[in-house]
Amino acid sequence: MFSKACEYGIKASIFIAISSSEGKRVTPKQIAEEINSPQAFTAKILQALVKHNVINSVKGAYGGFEIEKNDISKIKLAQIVNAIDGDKIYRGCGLGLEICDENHPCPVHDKFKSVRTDLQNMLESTTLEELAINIKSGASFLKV
Amino acid sequence: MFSKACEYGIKASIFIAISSSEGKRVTPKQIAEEINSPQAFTAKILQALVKHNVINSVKGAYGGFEIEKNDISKIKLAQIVNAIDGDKIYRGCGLGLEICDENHPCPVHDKFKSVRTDLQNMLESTTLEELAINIKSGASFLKV
DNA sequence: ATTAAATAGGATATATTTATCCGATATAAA
DNA sequence: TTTATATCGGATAAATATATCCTATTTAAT
Repeated sequence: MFSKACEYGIKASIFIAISSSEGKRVTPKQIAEEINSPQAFTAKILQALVKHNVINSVKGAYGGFEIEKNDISKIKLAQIVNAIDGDKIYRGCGLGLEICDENHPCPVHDKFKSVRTDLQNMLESTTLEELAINIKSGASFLKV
Repeated sequence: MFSKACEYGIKASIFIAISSSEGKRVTPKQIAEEINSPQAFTAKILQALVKHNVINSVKGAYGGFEIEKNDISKIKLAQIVNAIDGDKIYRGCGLGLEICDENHPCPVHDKFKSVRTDLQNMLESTTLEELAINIKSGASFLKV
C-alpha cells in the first residue's frame, strides 16, 4: 500500500506531534527508537517532510524536529503521504496504464473507484491530532 | 497498490480468458504485445499463475496458455492477486507493524478497516469473465 | 571565540523488484 | 524419427527502494 518510507514518515510525524504537544523537540535517534525504524533512513524522510512543510526542523544544539502546536490538528495524513509517495495511490491507474479515465478505462477502473475514493477521503480527513491522542491514551501503538 | 508483476498477471489473465473463450491458446509473445509488457518477465509471471492453478499451460508445438472455458466465470481477481502478491494488501498492517490487530492496533488500523474490506470484497467478487466481456465490447482496455 | 549538539546532504552499500538471456525439456505434426 | 514450436527454469542484469556512513553546516550555551 504505502512505501516503507511513507510508513516511517507517518509514524514519525505522529511521534513528533506527541512530543511537540508536550513542548519537546526530538532527534532522529529518539524517533527511530520510538517507531522502530532505521535512524539514518528516517532522517532522510524527515528532511522530505521538512521540505514539504509538514514538520519543522531546528538546527544546532537543543534543536530537533517539531510541529507547530496549532498545526497538529490541521495536518492530514494525505499531506504526509503526498510528501513521500506522491498521489499515485489514489490517482494512478490500478493496472498501471499511462492513460486511464472514464473515456479509456482499464479493466478495473470502475471497480476500484469506490475503494480509492474511500482511501482518499480517509487520508484527507484524518488528522495527526487524533492519531496522536490514540497513541497517548494507549489505544494504539507505534511499534510492536 | 499492486506490484508490476501483479498488474501484468491480471491483464494477462484477462487476455488469456478472452482467447480461451474463442478456443485459442496464446504465447507469452502474443500476451506481451496485447498488454504492453516485457515478454520474458511476463512469461515468469505466467509460470506462477500456472503453479497456482489460475491458468493452464500446454508445452510443445501448438501449445501455449489457456483457461478452461468453464473456469473463466469462476476465477476471481483475488486468486490472481494472491498468486502473485500474496494477501498482504488486505491482511498486512497499513503501517508495517509485525503485529497489528484489535488488541494491538497501529494508529491507522481502524481507519483502514473499511477501505481494506472494500478492496477485499471487490477482489473476491470480481470474475475474470466480467472483465473479459468489457474488453471484448470495447468498454475497457488492456493497454493505451 | 570555543565547544557541544544538532540537521543537511552527498556518496555509497544492500536488498528487492523488474527485466533479460539462454539452454533444457516437452510435444504435436510431418 | 525428425523438426518446429512451445513452456520451464536457472543465471544474470538493470532499476529502484531501502539503508548506512561520513562530512559540512548551523546554533545554543558557556
